[in-house]
Amino acid sequence: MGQISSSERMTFRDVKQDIIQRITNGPWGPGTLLPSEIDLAFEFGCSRTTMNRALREVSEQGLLERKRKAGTRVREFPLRQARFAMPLIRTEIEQTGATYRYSLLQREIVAAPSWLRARMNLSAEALVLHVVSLHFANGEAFQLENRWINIAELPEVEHQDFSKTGPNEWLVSAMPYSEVEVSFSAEPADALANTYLGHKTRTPVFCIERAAWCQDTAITLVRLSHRRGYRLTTRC
Amino acid sequence: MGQISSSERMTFRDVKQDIIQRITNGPWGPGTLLPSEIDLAFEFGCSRTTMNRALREVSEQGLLERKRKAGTRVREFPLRQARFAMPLIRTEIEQTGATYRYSLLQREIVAAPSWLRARMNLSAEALVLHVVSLHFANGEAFQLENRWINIAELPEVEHQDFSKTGPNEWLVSAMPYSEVEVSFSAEPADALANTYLGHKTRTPVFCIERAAWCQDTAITLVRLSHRRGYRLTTRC
DNA sequence: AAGTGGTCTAGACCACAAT
DNA sequence: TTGTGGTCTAGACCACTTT
Repeated sequence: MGQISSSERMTFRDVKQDIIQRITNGPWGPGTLLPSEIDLAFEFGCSRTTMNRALREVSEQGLLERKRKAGTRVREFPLRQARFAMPLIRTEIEQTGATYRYSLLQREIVAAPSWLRARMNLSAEALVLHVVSLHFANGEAFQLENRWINIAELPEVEHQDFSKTGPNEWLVSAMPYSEVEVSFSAEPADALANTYLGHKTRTPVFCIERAAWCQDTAITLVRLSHRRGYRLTTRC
Repeated sequence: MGQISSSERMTFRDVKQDIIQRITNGPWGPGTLLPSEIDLAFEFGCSRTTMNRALREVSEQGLLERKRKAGTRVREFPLRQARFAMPLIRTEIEQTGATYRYSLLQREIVAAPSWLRARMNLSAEALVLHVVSLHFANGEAFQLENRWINIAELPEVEHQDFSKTGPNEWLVSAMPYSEVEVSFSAEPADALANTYLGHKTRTPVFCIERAAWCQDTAITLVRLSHRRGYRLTTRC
């Protein structure tokens, strides 16, 4: 079956892998009710603690559904999920072997326009720091960063000129850290993207929008527009 | 500090939350070297096992970096990561309260064109089942599914006509399950998208491409084109 | 009421990496 | 060599849900 044949100890990784095998190639089809942790631990020759960890992780991976008393069941349809690492743009560019360069395009303190007030949940008189900058890979424009920062929440930001490094690198250390909301979408290139990314009008642009929230109001909202052909890829 | 004041037992969740607090608001700034698990367990009044789980999870969340002997350190820049759940399209639509409808547009067995052979790593004579279908939400086209299935790997697929339900629902149970590769991108609307999603030419389309691999060859490749305005959102 | 998973504990050994 | 995290164990109590 899947048990150890030698005297080697069974690790939770071995158990996990065996369980996944049984679910995907083996006898445990969709909907199957698994034996209890105790029985499985006995069968695998490991402790219940180890079996628990294996089952918990397979469950987090989306293949199993666990409920007290009801037991552990193979999901009818595995939960599919994708995880993306989103490093600092500088790291992302340098990891491809390219040279990174940063350039500040615009920096201004303005009253938040109404669409932004709605989006960030700001009061009517709120002031924001608006920063537009560009990230290059090997001298070519790679990502356009369009950012708004809530000055009321982060007053120190006024003293940052962002001429040498982007707001991102400063923010990660200055932000009280909180809930982050991310969304991906395909948008037509706007005026800024046309100008700085060299897009033609209405070229599809891959956009990442990220908002960091502290309680009810956003600290910062950023819209990242990418050059033509950009894709986010991951393996599961 | 962060200890329990009453006689209540400390759970790993409490410990975890306290640790996150110390990192984000508290004394443990970027780069800080934490005390060892044993010392922390003593301070928090819990076992080392509990402390280990708390630290492990905070570490998986991207805030800490752990190395044997070197200890546990607060990352200079927290690893940002986003997790997306990607349910079956039917589930996704029904969860918004809308009515789901499926429609088959095209089903044909063809020799794989060269770009597809390259993309799926197929041999020159490979046959694929090409299925195009449409998923509706409340009667409106929501997602166009353009799928190729490697017949050599999944011969039974020939007997499926996919007239009532999409290939996806059949595949999740028939596939030997394996590594999945997902990518997101923004693409100009192609002819199919124009026709069935009602896009104008060159409308930006949010595309998800997903390939399931078994060893070296792909079992299936699918390209999902979404209606205008679609966005993928998540919280961290 | 009873059975399942969720978690905590104390103790142990090991693997890795810094010294 | 040594200190750290990685993991296993046996036993225990508890929380949730189904019966």
